[in-house]
Amino acid sequence: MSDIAVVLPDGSELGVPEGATLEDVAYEIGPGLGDDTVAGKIEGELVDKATPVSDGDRIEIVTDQSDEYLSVLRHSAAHVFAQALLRLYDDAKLTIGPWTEEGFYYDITGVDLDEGDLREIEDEMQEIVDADYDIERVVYDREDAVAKYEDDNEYKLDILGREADEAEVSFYEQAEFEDLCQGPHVESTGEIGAFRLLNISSSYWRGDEENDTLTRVHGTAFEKESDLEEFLTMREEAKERDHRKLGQELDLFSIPTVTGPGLPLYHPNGKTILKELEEYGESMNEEYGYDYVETPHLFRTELWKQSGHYDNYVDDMFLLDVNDEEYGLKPMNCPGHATIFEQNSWSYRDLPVRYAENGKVYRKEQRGELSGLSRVWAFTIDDGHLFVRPEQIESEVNDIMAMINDVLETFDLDYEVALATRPEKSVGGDEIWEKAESQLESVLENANMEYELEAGDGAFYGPKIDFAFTDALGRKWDGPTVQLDFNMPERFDLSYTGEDNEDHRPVMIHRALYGSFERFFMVLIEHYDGKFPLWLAPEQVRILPISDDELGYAHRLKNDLEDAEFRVDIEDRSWTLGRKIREAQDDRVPYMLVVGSDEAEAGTVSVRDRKEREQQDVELDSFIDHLSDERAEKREEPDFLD
RNA sequence: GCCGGAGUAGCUCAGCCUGGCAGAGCGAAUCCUUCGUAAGGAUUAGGCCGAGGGUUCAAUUCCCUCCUCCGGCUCCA
Repeated sequence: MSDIAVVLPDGSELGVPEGATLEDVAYEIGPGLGDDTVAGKIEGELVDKATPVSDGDRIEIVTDQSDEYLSVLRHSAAHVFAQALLRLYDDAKLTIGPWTEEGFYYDITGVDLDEGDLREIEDEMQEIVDADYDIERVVYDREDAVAKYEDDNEYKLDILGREADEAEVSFYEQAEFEDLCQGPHVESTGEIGAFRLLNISSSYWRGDEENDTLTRVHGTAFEKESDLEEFLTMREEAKERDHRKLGQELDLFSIPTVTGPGLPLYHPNGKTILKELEEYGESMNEEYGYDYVETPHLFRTELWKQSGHYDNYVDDMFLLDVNDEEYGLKPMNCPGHATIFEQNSWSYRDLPVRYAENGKVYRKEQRGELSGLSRVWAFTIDDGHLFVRPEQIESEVNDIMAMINDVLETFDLDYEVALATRPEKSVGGDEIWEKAESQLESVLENANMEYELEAGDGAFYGPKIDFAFTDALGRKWDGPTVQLDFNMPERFDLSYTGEDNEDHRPVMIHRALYGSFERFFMVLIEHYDGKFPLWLAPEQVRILPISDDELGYAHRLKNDLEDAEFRVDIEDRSWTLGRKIREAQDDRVPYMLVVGSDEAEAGTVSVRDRKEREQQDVELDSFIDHLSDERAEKREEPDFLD
């Protein structure tokens, strides 16, 4: 007597009685599965196994073998933390404690914790885990739940007033501890194999700075100790690779206090890498028919009023008063480029017109956001603006996507694509927006690209396709972008003469391959751990003479390498060879050439790479030939000694 | 911008709680050593103790304000 049906992950339907829970469904599939059920998913959302299913729901059963099990376990770890906290601190008050991608956090208040306290709480948590308390879901009437919190926890009451607004609400209980919670949770505290409290920071109730400040304790948990160890090692690795640390060690850039916040200085090593990135972008722009233009950093605010930036962006702009007139540092390059376009009259035959500029822009980000090169006040966009006829949109966007694909492949970065649509604050009419959004959508469809929809994430002047890539540590970053813009051409009254001898409005496409050089550089530093591919390495070869007797030979080698346009230095300090190698290794120089009396006599070099491999009696010519190929092909690792 | 933590030599950090001559390691300079695949030795220099104000006989140390950085929140390329 099945009266409803649910859809299983394989697409098949299963009939179950009305009112059946996920656990019932699992038992229906098989008793073994029923016994193993920890939680479930309804329409992709992780919920408790006691949740009733509705007709037509797409459901999934979560067991301790599922990927989602870890989230459930971490959610329970958050409860164990809360229980330990309440045991140790009478005044502690709980708010919310969800799982996250990396672990869990619990926002609390009424206590003042420092790192040392975390170790104590961990000890108490361990006792709770060792005691292996059963975790039970208990359903209360709403009034009873309200009564529990009425006296002392306005946050839980707020939750009861908003999200948990049904007649019955669920609590999870373990020993003396109970917490209003939707779940799901594991069955007993003993299932939490390994956990660690990571840091203390702060947050606001419901993420709103108008609300109370809460203390947020981050932690993580795993089934096995070894998984925790691996996680902590990765965290250490990320810390070791921090671009702010490497930037200093490798002498790439600095952001001294005296120059102001978020205003980085690039040292010769850093600029060398940026220059290679610029040249690579330029070669690509050349290939795809872009013309370089250049615009100043400062414009009358008249321009920003015309473009709409003044209305939409003025809070983030640096404004200055010059002879009683208001000027603004440019937050974007597009108005300048649109103005250049405006200076000529154009035929339909001239389009597409493609302008490129590595343009420095200035955005007054919130002070607390600034961080190394990842968030700065001054950054450079490898900007491109295309002025195209409407029927050229698709092929131009396709070309740009091909360029972006090339760039990301060069750095061995996988990526995902998202379509970002009209934001709340925007310029232009509904019709224009709908047209732009559907055009981008059809370009993606026609190119057979998989993409996600990011509603409301577009630029204020048009929708965009964003490319999010993943670095070597598995972290996701925003980078390249293509934006379709029917608005800026209106605002600047841009036109071209068509075949029909009438004026027509061009469409503007904004695009960036790297996004910002600063952010992309930062990601590369961490992605490569400072071990840049040969083509990017600030110092590509270091010559290590064994004694001063070989200095003359070393200089001849250096000249030959420099003739082939390599960046070469000689280590001429009076150090032992071991010391010279150590320093070169620390500086992550791809290749070291060790030269002693043997090499000087034979006219050869001894090659060592930063992967700690070596080979003697190498002819310089064959080394240079190899390096030239390695550089030209932008290969990732030194491979002469492969 | 908001909450919390921190700013001492070029770098990493000790000293601060309990006020009384500013410390170490690394790096740098000089000298010795001329070395065969991840740290040779000695000597010397180097400081507005983030900035300003206050308390005190005396402030790197205690108090206040500001600046900058770090971890988060919110925002974003």
